Amino acid sequence: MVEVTLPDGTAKSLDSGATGADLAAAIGARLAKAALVVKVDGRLTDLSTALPNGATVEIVTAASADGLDVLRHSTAHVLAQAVLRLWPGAKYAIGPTITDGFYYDFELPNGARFSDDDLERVADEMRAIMREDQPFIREEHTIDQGLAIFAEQPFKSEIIRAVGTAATEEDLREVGDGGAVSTYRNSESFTDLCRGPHVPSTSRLGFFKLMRVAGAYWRGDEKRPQLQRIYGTAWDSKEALELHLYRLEEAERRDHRKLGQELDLFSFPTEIGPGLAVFHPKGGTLRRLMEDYSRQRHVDGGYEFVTSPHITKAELFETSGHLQWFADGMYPPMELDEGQRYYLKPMNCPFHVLIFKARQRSYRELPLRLFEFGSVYRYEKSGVVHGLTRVRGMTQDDSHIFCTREQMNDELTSLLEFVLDLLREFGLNDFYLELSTRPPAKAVGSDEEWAEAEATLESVARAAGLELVLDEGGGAFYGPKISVQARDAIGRTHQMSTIQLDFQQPKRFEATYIGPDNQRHRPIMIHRALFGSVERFIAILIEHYAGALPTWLSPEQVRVLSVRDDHDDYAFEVASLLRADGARVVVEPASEPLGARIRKAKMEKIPYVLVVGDDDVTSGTIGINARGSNDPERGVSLDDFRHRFANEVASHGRPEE
RNA sequence: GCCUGGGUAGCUCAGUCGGUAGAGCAACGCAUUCGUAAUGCGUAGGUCGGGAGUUCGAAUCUCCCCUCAGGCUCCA
Repeated sequence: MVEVTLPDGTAKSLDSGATGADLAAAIGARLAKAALVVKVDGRLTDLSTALPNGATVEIVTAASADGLDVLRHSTAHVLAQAVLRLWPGAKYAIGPTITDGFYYDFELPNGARFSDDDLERVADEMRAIMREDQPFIREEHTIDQGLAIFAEQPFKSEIIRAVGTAATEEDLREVGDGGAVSTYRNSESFTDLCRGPHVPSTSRLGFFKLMRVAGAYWRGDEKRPQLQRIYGTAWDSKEALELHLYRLEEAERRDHRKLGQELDLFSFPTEIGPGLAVFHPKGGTLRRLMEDYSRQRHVDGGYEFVTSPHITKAELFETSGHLQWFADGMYPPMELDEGQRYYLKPMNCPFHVLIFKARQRSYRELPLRLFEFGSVYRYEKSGVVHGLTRVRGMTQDDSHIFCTREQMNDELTSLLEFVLDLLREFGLNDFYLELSTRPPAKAVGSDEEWAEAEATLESVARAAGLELVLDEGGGAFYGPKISVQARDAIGRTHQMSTIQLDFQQPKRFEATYIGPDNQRHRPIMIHRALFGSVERFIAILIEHYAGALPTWLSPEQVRVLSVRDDHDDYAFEVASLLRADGARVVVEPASEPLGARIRKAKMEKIPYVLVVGDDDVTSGTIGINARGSNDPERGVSLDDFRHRFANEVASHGRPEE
């Protein structure tokens, strides 16, 4: 007999040798059917494993995150089996789960590659394997046996050889640790190296979709062979799968590139070049509004406004160290004046250091906060540019704060407050912080300096009271950083502002100030971009709001429509009164049917459509059709609307709220 | 940079076997004067991403380049 404890605390006695499957059956038929794996003392295990006496055991179904993860991992195995059936001689590498799904990497014989059409064939083969109801049979081997089993499989062999020596997190996921390797056999012809656990049989799978093929470097190293990767998603029901696909479509509808086109905000003319955007009048208005607001807040926050040129001699970036680390990411230099090399600037900071150094500085001037909307150019690799979020030319709302070591903590604390407050004004409310520490390979500065900088940032971040995530080794070469991450309306997270602490640039540029002791001292420099880049921030706002921007940011806030053309004069009158209040208003006279003009305005996501007809002309009122509302208001007094509108603009609200 | 798939009118897309290009929307013109998501008719609009090649003939087949999308690598 074995006795186990269930999660609710009840004890259950079973025959000795009883498995997770037996336990599930003893609890109930429905559970037995839904069971995928068991959690024994917190460790996920196959249903077929005998339960140890005295264990705490939880039956895991697809209703839990663990269960779904197992389901996806098992589906990845089926994918591998299908590919090996269709491409005899294919080599298979790793097939982990990822958010909402899984992938598997392969090397096909004779350099063959997957095409999109192959996905359907592979999926059909997978369904066949699922119909065959193949069991997942766990087997354990010594390392030598493992190497023998996978003698023909170089990627598997490499993973096995790494066991106990240089195994990565990913390897362990595949094989487990402890000097032995485990495999899962589905049939005589297919065995995969895997730590498990797995669902009992392939028949338990089925609600999946292969999404796309992609190239992926073996072990993520671009110097190693590029494998063929297939991405898939898998769920426990048809409904869950369809809901997931629907969510993907929803995200597509919010895509800022699509909305930017539809709303006539910006474009990327091919004549200009990849990753280089032009903003159209409406997008330009949006930018102006954002920048104006930001400028005002910076004035209030005690910042000094500076500007710097777009190009500079190489020497500046040699001194800063950027050329040493990031020459690949910079546009190549132009040679001028007998071999003098000039670069487009990828960063604003060295310029701001030079402004600091332009004259002798006193401790009385610190903290000195320099701010600039600085345009920078970075030569991003051709495959990485992406809409407005990854561009080759962008404008950073960049500032550099020079302060003393003693001021550092307070300055960072108020800075973080400043940043979060401003982001909230743009409608982002759900934040967490990420602390990026010293990068392992490229970093300058002493261990002590890094330790102090990291400790300072960490204490400031903790004091902010937000969730804090560690990003080990993610810092810049000159210092660690805190980044503010924001969750958008559909739950995606975006890296927003970064705050970086830098002891190195002041040293490299030999920046000093005179302290109260009449001695020279080295200032600390804090780098900080709030929007990150204006372009990227616009992209995030567009996606967050699905194009329906808050009224204060809408390029066109109000459109006035006359019912008949003899109401046009009144429409223009209403518009000019609203304009006098500072509103951005367009009148569309009655040349088309009212319904058509309403529709057009709605599709342009204009916050307020005002309709004026006979009744309004006689009584000085308007009809209001607010964005997001299904029932238009009639006979509203113009003054009422002006107040309502002014309040909404001032509070940065939206008509939907 | 690498892998896969795209690029046809301003936008979204169709175009069979290689035979010289089409729709809807938008634009423009005329008519229509209308109370809350598409009024009707008409006109104009294309070196089919660019270049080379094969062919009597190329949007269509081949090669090179540009560019976009999804990944990988990278992101000061």
